[in-house]
Amino acid sequence: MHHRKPTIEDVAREAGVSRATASRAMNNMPGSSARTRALVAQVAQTLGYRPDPAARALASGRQMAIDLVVINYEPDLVWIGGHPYFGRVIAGMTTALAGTDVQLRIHVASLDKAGELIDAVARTTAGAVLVNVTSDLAVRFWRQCPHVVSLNTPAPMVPLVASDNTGGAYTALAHLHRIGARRIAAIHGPSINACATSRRHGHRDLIEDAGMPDLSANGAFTREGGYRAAARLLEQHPDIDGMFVASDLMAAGAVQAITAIGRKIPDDVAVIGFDDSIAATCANPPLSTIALPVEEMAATATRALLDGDLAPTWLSNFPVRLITRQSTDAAALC
Amino acid sequence: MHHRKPTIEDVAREAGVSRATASRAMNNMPGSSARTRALVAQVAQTLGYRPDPAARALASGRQMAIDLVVINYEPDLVWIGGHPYFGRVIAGMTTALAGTDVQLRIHVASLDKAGELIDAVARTTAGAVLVNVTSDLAVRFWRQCPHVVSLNTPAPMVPLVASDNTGGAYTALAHLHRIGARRIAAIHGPSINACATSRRHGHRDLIEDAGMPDLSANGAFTREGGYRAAARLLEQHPDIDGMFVASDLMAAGAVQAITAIGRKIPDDVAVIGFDDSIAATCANPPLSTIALPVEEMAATATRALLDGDLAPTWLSNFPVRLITRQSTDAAALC
DNA sequence: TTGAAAGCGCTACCAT
DNA sequence: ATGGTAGCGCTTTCAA
Repeated sequence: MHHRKPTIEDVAREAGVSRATASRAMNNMPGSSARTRALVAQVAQTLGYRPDPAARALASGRQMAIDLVVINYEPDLVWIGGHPYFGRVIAGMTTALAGTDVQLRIHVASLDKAGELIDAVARTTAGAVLVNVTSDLAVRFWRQCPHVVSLNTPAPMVPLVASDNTGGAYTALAHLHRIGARRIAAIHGPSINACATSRRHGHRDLIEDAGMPDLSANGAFTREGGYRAAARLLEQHPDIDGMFVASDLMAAGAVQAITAIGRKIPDDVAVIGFDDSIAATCANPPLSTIALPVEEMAATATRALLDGDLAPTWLSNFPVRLITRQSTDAAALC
Repeated sequence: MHHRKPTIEDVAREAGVSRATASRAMNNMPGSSARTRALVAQVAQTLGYRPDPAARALASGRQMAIDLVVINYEPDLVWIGGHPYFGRVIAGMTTALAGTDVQLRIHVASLDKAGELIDAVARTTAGAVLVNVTSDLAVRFWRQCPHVVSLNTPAPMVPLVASDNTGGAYTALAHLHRIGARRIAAIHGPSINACATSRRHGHRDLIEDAGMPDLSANGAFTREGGYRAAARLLEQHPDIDGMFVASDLMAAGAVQAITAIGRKIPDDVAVIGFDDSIAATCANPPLSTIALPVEEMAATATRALLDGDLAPTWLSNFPVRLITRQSTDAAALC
């Protein structure tokens, strides 16, 4: 016996009705008796019929998908699972897509395969959100498909949803300064990352305005990096009384390093992170931080894609918000 | 001027070639001169032509997608972004899908919309991975589409990828016992969750074997829940010297509660979590925990879907692994 | 190397 | 309520 995948034709024949009737019955369209409906459903069931999504999409004209493209700079794909940011983007996109019949597709590639992926998705997508995609690759995408929004990474011409990273860093440092810290160290993210660079600028602005020295180190946006950077900074500058850490993940590591050498947080060293990710609340003590409305940003990007009017250089900017917890304020509620 | 979306027909006409030639040229198929190729590409570019994925899929017969279905029990969609587990599943699936031309689609629904989503996806998917989907809904899915794997939640007939939660809990508690803890409290997840239930069983088994009292509380799998449960347990049983917490997220909260009242970890109270998620490493001190190979599990589920031979009751079981860090072992490296 | 034409499986319109 | 049928936009033989 030859096993072809059953089509609606097979169902119709077996049920003794026309294709049209079978289609109506299975899609619960008006104009189809309950008897027929039941019969067709029954036949479809026993035949194991599954409608072909492509054929259905082609015939009906609807069916869309929005693509999320993420580039993975680390050699290991694991970071994407471990990174708190990524899930929030999906959550935001999902929210924006709820109620529509638009699907969400996910693509992840390492840096060496990034070009291929960009081209492949750009050729076929109805709209895409770019996360962690470098400026040049974003432009490459945009050239092939203008229905695209970059999240947080600016690129010439490419529509952008951004947040005020520079202002956020400034606010964070101003908070440390306000509560009395005067020897404030900073742990930055990698320069390749646009957010990290903006946050560096905010840091530079405030230490200039406040006339404080630049006590900076690089933490590579990882917890381990944050731990090591903090340990090194404290060794080189034992009088540090505040620490601005450009991501919560690094800040969680910094907190561990600080308490490991017996300093108290916030009494000896006040610490503030960035992102308001899960790492901020899991740290001990919980971290003051700058909240990024990632979900809303992703939702906005998605809606912009759905609406379709995306002029080049379209820009949506989101404010950030200071959240104070025990790492800068002993009296804060947990 | 009427703006229809340009089709390959338009490109062909404009380039003065046939549809077939245009198709070949754009897909870089053999049998197409460089001149034609360039010409067609040029025309396509200026016309802003984008191939219709549905039509292409229908005509070529290829193109598949695997679906990830997640049910969100919390009222708020945010948890999915905050939950460390979810991103790891995607990372695993992505790995398994790399190199194939199979797409990954994501679907999230709240509990009240879960039935709808299950039916919608089951009707059209070529294969699906179910995360956090209750047993009855998983069965409902399976009835409509047998190409499905449930992750960690057993359901009658439904193929399953599981990990040894019961054994993991037993191992975790045995570790606490081995390092000398005798008054061991437990913070559990919600009974509705299959993993939580298995971990309860492992806990029950060990305290019976070791002849220890049952000092249990419920932490709802949230950090806040873990914090409150730990605080309450310590108040009711001040002599607690060990704590088994059924998820790292809850354990991070428990750690905060324990240090907040001045107890030392691990000297006064040793703590062990579960999952080896980001919450475990961000806690302070870092948490000993039971590592779940979530990425591998998700990858296995995905590959099983791709291979296609999924007998009912197909089962793949993964071992778990004890990871020791400072929360049970002061000398552990960070 | 190119063109003509036959579908891919389904929906939706127009009759009946 | 049902059946016939014309496409949806593309790929892929088969001939030229």
